[in-house]
Amino acid sequence: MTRVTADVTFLRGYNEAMVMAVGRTARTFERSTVVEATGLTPQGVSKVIARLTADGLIRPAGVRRPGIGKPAVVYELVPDSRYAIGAHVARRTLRLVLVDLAGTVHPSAVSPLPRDFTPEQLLGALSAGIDTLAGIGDLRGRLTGLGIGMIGPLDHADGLVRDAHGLRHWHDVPLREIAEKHLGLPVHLDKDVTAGITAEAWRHGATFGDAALIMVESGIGGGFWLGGAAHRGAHTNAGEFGHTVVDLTGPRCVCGRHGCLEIVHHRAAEAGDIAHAARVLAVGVVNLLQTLDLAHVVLAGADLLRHPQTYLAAVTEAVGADARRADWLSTRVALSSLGADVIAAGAAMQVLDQHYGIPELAHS
Amino acid sequence: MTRVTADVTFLRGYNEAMVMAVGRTARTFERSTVVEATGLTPQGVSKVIARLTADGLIRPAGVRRPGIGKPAVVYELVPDSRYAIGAHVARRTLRLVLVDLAGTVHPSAVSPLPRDFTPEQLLGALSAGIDTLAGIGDLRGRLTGLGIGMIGPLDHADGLVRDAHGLRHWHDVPLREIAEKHLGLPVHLDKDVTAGITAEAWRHGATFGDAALIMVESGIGGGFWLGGAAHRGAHTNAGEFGHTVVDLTGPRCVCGRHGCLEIVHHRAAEAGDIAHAARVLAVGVVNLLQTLDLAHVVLAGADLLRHPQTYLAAVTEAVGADARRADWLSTRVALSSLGADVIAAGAAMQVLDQHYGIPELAHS
DNA sequence: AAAAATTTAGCAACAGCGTTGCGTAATAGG
DNA sequence: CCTATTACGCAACGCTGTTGCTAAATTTTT
Repeated sequence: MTRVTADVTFLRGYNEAMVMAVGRTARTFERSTVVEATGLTPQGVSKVIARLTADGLIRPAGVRRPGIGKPAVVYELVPDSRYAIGAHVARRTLRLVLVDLAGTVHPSAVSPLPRDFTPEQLLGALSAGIDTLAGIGDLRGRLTGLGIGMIGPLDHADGLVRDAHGLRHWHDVPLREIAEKHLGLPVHLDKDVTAGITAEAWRHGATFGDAALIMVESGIGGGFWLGGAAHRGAHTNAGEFGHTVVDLTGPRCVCGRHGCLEIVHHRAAEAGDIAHAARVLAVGVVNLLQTLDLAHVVLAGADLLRHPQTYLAAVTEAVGADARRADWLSTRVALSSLGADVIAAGAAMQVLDQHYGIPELAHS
Repeated sequence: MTRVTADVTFLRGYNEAMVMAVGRTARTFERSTVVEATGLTPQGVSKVIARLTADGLIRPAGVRRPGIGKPAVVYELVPDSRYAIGAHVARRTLRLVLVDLAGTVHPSAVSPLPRDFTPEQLLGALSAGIDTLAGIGDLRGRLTGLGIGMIGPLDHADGLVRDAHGLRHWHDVPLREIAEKHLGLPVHLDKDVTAGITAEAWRHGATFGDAALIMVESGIGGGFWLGGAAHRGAHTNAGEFGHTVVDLTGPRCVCGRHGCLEIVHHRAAEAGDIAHAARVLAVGVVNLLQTLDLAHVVLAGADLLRHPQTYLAAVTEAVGADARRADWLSTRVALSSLGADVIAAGAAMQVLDQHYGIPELAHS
């Protein structure tokens, strides 16, 4: 959450969020862990821990006897103290997941959406799905909100779907507003790829470096985590990575330019040469590394995950083979640890992040 | 400045920096301006202004009578209260500028560097140049430090030049450390392009959105300003934008890949077809916009500035002609307002920013 | 078995920040 | 003159994390 004013209440939220991030990353932690991670004094950490314990967000979970001296109290998050629901709205399917405060993703539910579904139809599907999920353990009181990860273009700040690609009925729909009214829950709207990279970052905690999520699924998109936050760009339109030109003399793309990564990749995949398609994608990934210098690259998307090892091998090789990459310039390439749930899970985590994540002060 | 601990003293620096940013952007300001910009209470702003005035960083500059009521006191930065020196180290030249607290760039001095200059030779040139600049008005006491913008690869955090491209004698040189010792000044080391984009951002203030500086000068590089801060990447190696592939079947580049933006552009420029070269660059710029969704693109670099209008026209047209760009997706393209001084000036501003800029809390 | 050493934890007083309450100064208009 | 209006600051306050010091729990030493 971006704010401008820096008064003392900001410190409270910031330091509490730091402790929560430690708990999420490490499962269990103790006072000394937090002291090291935050630089606060032990007494200061005690106060923060006392507040979080009183709120029911963390709890003692035994003691640790490191040898001599009084044993240290070990704490853990209370996973079932808060939940959020995440939705991945694709062209033909709606995927819903339940995510708890610890970042655990509970079994997902996929339901079909009608071709060219309307906002009303989506709201109906969301409403039914949420009732089912929230009914499991009577979570209503502990439900923080709903996160929606969706194809763009859209405006994250205003909660507005501008013109969802390939869907009629979705021009300038104020989805966040109407969904909040319809569902009675706080709603967070973001691009699918941005939600996806948030999932990876949220689970890795504050030590997660600059990263990208590469998603191949009816198009190629990229979600970015830069400088400790999701990068959405000036108009929430970052990530149209598939429409970067990699072949000046290549075939014409639907976007009007020639030789976009997406069309070149698509032609290769269409011809059945997945290995070649994967190498094309890898060229695009290395382009990203040259431009942004990333520490992590995460691969995801239904089309990619049909041939996970082919893509993983091609990208890993291209990243490693780049002659300019010295030993100090390391990048880890991996498949999404959450598989097909990554978008929905990330959308849910963004909601939790608004409440229990590290607050941001003013920037651009 | 990145820090982790959030104690009350953080608020002090943050709010003071907010006021300084207002003063830098607006030249003159009053209490109500700051109240609006920061969300602080009027009384809170009074306290901040009192502290800054006592430090000599700002001063009253008259009153404004808006009609009825007590006149408001108008404040301004005291430009000559603090200075920083910026250095742009290129392959054959050293450019030095003096920048004051208000961001005004004072006349620059360019001196040649020997072919394949050594660290010692650079230190000598820096030392001589700084003595000349600092002697102008006996600035020694008000000199905040020296910023160095240099070709990479280098490590910004450690102040280490890893392997400056095209320069022997520059493998793993701890330039910041030895320069601080030699010159007796705090030194800040960064990639040239990153320093350049900082200059643009520093002058525009907090409202400056996501932006890139495209630099064409013995190679093509990019500096990025994302989310209110310079983006350096995981290893200070972001910006190798010239080595992104735009033509899969293109000529082999020095980096080993085929069809890099840099080699394709270079071939066109070499053939004398600047217009074509500019269009190639424009393709790369649009690639960036698709990926990062930028609000500003700034063009700079000696080779580019030899044909400023050709490049400006080509990039502006390519950005505007992209069929996918709707009316809400606006990007401003401009030539660097600081011309050839942009790198050196930005390096100096980074030093001022460390002391009087908005502090950052923990991130990646 | 008792004393010393070591580590963890918390109470109480404190310093520093912005906020709140309220009084004061300076101007224009009637 | 008096009043309305706007700008501004002193003093008290609430909230943060910090500092100083004491207590508790455990292992090691005597």
